[in-house]
Amino acid sequence: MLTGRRAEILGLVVSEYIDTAAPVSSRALVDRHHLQVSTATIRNELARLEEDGYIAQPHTSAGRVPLERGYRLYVQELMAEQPVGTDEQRTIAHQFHQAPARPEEWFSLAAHVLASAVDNVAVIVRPRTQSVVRHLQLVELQGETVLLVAVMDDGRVEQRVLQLSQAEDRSALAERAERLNQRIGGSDATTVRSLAHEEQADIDDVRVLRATAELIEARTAAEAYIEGVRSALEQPEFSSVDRMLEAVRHLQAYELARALPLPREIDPGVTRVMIGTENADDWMHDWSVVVSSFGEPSAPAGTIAVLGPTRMRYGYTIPRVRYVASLMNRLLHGRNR
Amino acid sequence: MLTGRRAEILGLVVSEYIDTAAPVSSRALVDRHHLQVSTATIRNELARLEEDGYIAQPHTSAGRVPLERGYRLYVQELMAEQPVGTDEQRTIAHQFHQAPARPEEWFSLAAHVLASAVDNVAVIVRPRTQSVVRHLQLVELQGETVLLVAVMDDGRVEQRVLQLSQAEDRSALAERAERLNQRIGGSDATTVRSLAHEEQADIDDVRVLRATAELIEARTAAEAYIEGVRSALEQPEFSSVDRMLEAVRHLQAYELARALPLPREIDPGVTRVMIGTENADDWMHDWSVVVSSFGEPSAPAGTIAVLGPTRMRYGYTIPRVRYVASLMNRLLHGRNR
DNA sequence: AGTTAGCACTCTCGGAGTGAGAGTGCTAAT
DNA sequence: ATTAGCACTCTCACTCCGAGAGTGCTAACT
Repeated sequence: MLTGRRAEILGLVVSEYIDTAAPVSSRALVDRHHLQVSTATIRNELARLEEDGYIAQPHTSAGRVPLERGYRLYVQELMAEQPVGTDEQRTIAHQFHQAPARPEEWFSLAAHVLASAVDNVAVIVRPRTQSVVRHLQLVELQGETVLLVAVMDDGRVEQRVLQLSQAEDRSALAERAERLNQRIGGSDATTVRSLAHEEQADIDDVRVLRATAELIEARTAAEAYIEGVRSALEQPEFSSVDRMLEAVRHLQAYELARALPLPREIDPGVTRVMIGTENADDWMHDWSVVVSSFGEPSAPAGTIAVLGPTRMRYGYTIPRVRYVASLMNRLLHGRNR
Repeated sequence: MLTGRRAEILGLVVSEYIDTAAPVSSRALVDRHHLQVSTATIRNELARLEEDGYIAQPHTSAGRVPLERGYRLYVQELMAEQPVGTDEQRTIAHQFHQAPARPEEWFSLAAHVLASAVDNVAVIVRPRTQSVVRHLQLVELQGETVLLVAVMDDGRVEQRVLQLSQAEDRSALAERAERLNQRIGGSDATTVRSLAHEEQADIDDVRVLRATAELIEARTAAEAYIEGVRSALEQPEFSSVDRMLEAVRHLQAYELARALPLPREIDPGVTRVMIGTENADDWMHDWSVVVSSFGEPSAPAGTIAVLGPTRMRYGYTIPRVRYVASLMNRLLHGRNR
């Protein structure tokens, strides 16, 4: 284990590097933190830290840069969290209170708020929900063309245009919808589909049921909301065109949805940090992720995460991810049940 | 006006530059197009074209680069359009036939298809629609909390959670909805709002009507679907970090929605090209836009555009924008009415 | 023991200098 | 009107070099 002073110095190196994005020299440490020892002493300690794999030099005459192992220890033991102050809480919560009426927009809003709070990429992934249908409705459009609207138990509303075998007026449609509602209220996609299969008499009932089953499954592909790509790209790690293109290439909804851990893999209330190669995907090996889940503990509804270079302000980011996750919880519970 | 040969040479310069992204020399023109005159002759013509402001030299010993005026003439008179071949039509149409059931996804699909067809940024803007409500529905959630779903005449479906003054069961809610439907079917936001204002007896009717009015107006902010940022950024004009950041900064939904022309400003079926400073916004002064509208001629539903550097393959891009716009038309008409 | 001053050593980074190459404009001849 | 020839200009890639930053090591000190 690390001795007190050595650990302290490692902490200083990491936080200094996070601040300045430049290799940290012994001189810089002594000067900026008014240490009571000489640079030579610091150099000795730095050499030891390097031997142990916490830090490294980009080249012989450069200062030290943290390695993954250094960041790891820093996050687990050394850093000080910077809690979300009252004012900041108010600012963030305020943006949430203007929450749009449509639930789909909550997510992009939350991602936006988080991204601008931490100046990095914020991602919210809402995975496939195994929902059941609560209610369906048929709206006449023109002739035999109708609009099928299905409301799910999780508040999702899906719609789709449908051709019936013959035109029906509004009341006939309402009747048909009500009849089907009696049969399928509370059913999942599989059940609805088997009902459609059994149905013999009414060809239009079959069509509506089939379409409903599809709507229940509509968002099987996880949806990801991404914000803050710009802020992240402004950081010095992307100061080469190649690095930047590489980042833009990977910061795509479908790719991130796959790369982030599933909500059920993260205990509720816990904020997990994954540094560099701790991330599964190769391209993320110089990214870090701060991730949390939201929703009910028994059935987590989604993942909320911040992505940034490994040189990330962990102590600043972590509390803010936690805070926004908690706001999401309140929003979903308060409004939805 | 330009003489035949001079115009021809300008055309060659522009298309050569579009291909290679490098200043075009007299030698290159003669060699690659087997011209029957010498480089000196070409140089004379180039000097004249430069005098007239069609082209310019980045520095004394460089070839020529088209100026805005050159691109303008090229697009209007000189270029050859590259029509969408049968195979390509099939490929594109095929992607459209897998059109998702939910109309909202049509737009991102179309943007995606277009972006990958032309290797540039594709944007679809769906502006505020002055819609009227066709139908509304109330779904019980829990106690006095209900979900209001409103279907608009343009196929939009909006929803919002609402608190009533007291709990009502399903049939009571259905009755209330049906009663209100009789009154507001076919009304726009203003009408619904004034009905809410007149209503005295039933506080919950007032609440539902107010909420409905808001839903009708819900998407006043134009929505933009953007795809292909990556492809655009890979072009040589963004080979400096600053340029790239600048681009990423501006390629945001809300900014583009504002910067592009409104659908009613573009005649249906017409594909307009805006080059460099012909675009209103400063940051777009070295971008070009190929833009078209879709929807019914009388009531255009949206704008579809491709953005790229002024050095854009106009002859290739224009027919493809036109084609995808026509597909959008077919999709909207065929399915929606 | 641990700490420190001093110093030689290494490596990067920016600027200056340079020659090759690309392309032009001009002139004089056809 | 066209063209060959040539002087001229400018860029670009390369090399060279010195200043500066930072280190590790050694020997002296507490």
